[in-house]
Amino acid sequence: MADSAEGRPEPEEGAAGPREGVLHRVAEAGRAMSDAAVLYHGELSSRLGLGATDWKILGLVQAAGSVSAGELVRRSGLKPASITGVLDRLERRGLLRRVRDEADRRRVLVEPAPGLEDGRVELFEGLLRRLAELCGHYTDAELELVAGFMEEAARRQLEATAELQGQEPPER
Amino acid sequence: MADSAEGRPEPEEGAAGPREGVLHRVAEAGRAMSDAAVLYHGELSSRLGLGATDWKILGLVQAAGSVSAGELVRRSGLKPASITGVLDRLERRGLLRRVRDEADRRRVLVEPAPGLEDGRVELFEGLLRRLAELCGHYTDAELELVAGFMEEAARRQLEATAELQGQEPPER
DNA sequence: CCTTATATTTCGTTCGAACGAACTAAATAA
DNA sequence: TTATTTAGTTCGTTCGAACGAAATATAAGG
Repeated sequence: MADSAEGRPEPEEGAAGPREGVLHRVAEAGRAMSDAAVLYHGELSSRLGLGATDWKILGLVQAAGSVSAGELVRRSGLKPASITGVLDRLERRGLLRRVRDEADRRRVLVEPAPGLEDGRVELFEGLLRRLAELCGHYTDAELELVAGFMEEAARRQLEATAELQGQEPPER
Repeated sequence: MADSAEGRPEPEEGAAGPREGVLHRVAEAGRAMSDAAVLYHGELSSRLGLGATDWKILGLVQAAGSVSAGELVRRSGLKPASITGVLDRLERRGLLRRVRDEADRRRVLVEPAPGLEDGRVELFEGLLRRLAELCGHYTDAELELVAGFMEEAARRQLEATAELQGQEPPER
């Protein structure tokens, strides 16, 4: 890792040195990726005929691999009755399945439907192909660097999300 | 640019060589960023009390700077009556304003409310601070590389989105 | 001027998501 | 065993977003 920004010699105030330029470029690129991701996810979900909530829950299930319905209630902020509805819709479309928890038969475990466990649908194919092609233009070392940055950026964005959730809602 | 993936010597099939490893890592990082972005946007919009549609239209308006209502109808796929509703809600919350087009007084131009024209709200502060700190760990050259990759990735994701939109919806 | 086309809004309706309350089933405590 | 708590579902209601049709206002053509 390079030294921290604080220790770096500052170009004269106001004038945009190379550092300011590149920081701005990274910020813009991040925003562009973010917007693109939101649009892409939106298109994917509408293509599956899923509302935003259903899509979100499906994401939670896929991330977890196997979760109880109650856990989804906790993580999503929805009420139990609503989760039941979401799961009904997703199950009806064959995107996940409910399994009785044999250890505690009150519980219902939810899992991605067979075939969607890991990656997602073949709808991703178009994006994955394009990104693979992009990677072809970079060396392993360069990709390591890029991946490291993106991993950290994602982690921090989740942090920022949690921070937002933690604050009390402004006013309604 | 490095040579394309096709020309690269393949490690024996099945065994994950360093190339496979790093490609996988990039893919995972991309997915992590994507998910984080979706969650962050979701939290931001719910924090502003906006539905997904309102948030999307607001994004279109901010991207365009100034658009007519009809143009939003075209770009969003919503019906005119719905756009009117969206704009009512956004305007009531002070996030944008309607201005009569003096050149053609049938039209209504929509603009981001003063103070939200460029970047977005101060809600972004937490995220921006974290990302700036992250950038502090990298040199200018490294950040140029990262930014270039992310710009291209975003462009390709938009392409993939357009491709999805172009295809006929599967079945309903 | 009068007709027709375009841009947006108004109104009333429809549809689905989220909810509270009541209910069933299973685990746990007494 | 019986009582109590926990997990999830069912049912009926509410609320808002998206819509079609009709209304309004402005522009453009004959």
